[in-house]
Amino acid sequence: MSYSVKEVAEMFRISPHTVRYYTDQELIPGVARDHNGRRMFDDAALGWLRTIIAFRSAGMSIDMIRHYLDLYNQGEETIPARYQLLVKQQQLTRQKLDDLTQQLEVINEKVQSYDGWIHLAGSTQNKNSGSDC
Amino acid sequence: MSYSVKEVAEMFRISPHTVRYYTDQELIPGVARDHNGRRMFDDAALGWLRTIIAFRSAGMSIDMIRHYLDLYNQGEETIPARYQLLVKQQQLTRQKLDDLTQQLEVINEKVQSYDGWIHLAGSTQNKNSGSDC
DNA sequence: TGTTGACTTCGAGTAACTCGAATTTATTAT
DNA sequence: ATAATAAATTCGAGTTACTCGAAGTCAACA
Repeated sequence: MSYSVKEVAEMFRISPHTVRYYTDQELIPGVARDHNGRRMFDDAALGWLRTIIAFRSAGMSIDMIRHYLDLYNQGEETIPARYQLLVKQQQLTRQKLDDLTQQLEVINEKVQSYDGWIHLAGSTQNKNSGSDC
Repeated sequence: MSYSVKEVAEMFRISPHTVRYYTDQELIPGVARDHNGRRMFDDAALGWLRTIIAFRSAGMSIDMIRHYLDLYNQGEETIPARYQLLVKQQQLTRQKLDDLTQQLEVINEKVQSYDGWIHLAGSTQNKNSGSDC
């Protein structure tokens, strides 16, 4: 059995545009066309798409995914290289997480400063000495 | 005293290109030009730039920052609106943090699966039944 | 026969930079 | 005085991963 762009898009809850984009980027091996040029996805293609979506949601770039596919196609001797690639992505994601944690603190402070400002309006207290916007 | 693009860029460890970009986007009020058209940043401009960088690092979009500046320029009666804007950004950032935490787990699992694969090579054990790339 | 509806390709738009080229200007060295 | 260097300017294009819309093709149904 094979599936159309729309079916696949609904299956994975992504837009048909994105599905076409991934095939155009050659991220999904084995997507055939019917006699009208329409994309046909088989189960193997669905498996790859699932992986690609997982990788993307893990923050991996399209380029990195392409690289991973290249390695995969070169056989088992690239397993260590693929492992390295994943570890690298792991580090990148951890870094992002740390950054975002700090960012949340910055904004938390801002909000708190407004909290104080609003609830103590008219009071003489004013911790920030002027330059805080 | 006033500072050049390069000085400001070094002060905040961002590229001169980015500094010019922010002024072009009118994010920094009160950046004057000298008789040769060069940007001159005073202390107030530095204060704004510090705020802008904090907001950006908090994940706020340029558009949202522009909106915040507009509100600021309209005076104290916009304090509640500014507060709302910050709370909204706070929520957005929390959401991002949650997403990223999940993403990290996805990739952690992948790495672990490779870990097992590498260290148990040749063993009969194989948890994943084929379709895992 | 006509009208959906889904498919196709192609080209442009988005955000927030990032880069490079061409040009102008001020400072310094010879 | 002149030439080289460094930093500034503007402008336009490139980046990433989509996202959107237009124009055209095709099969199925009323």
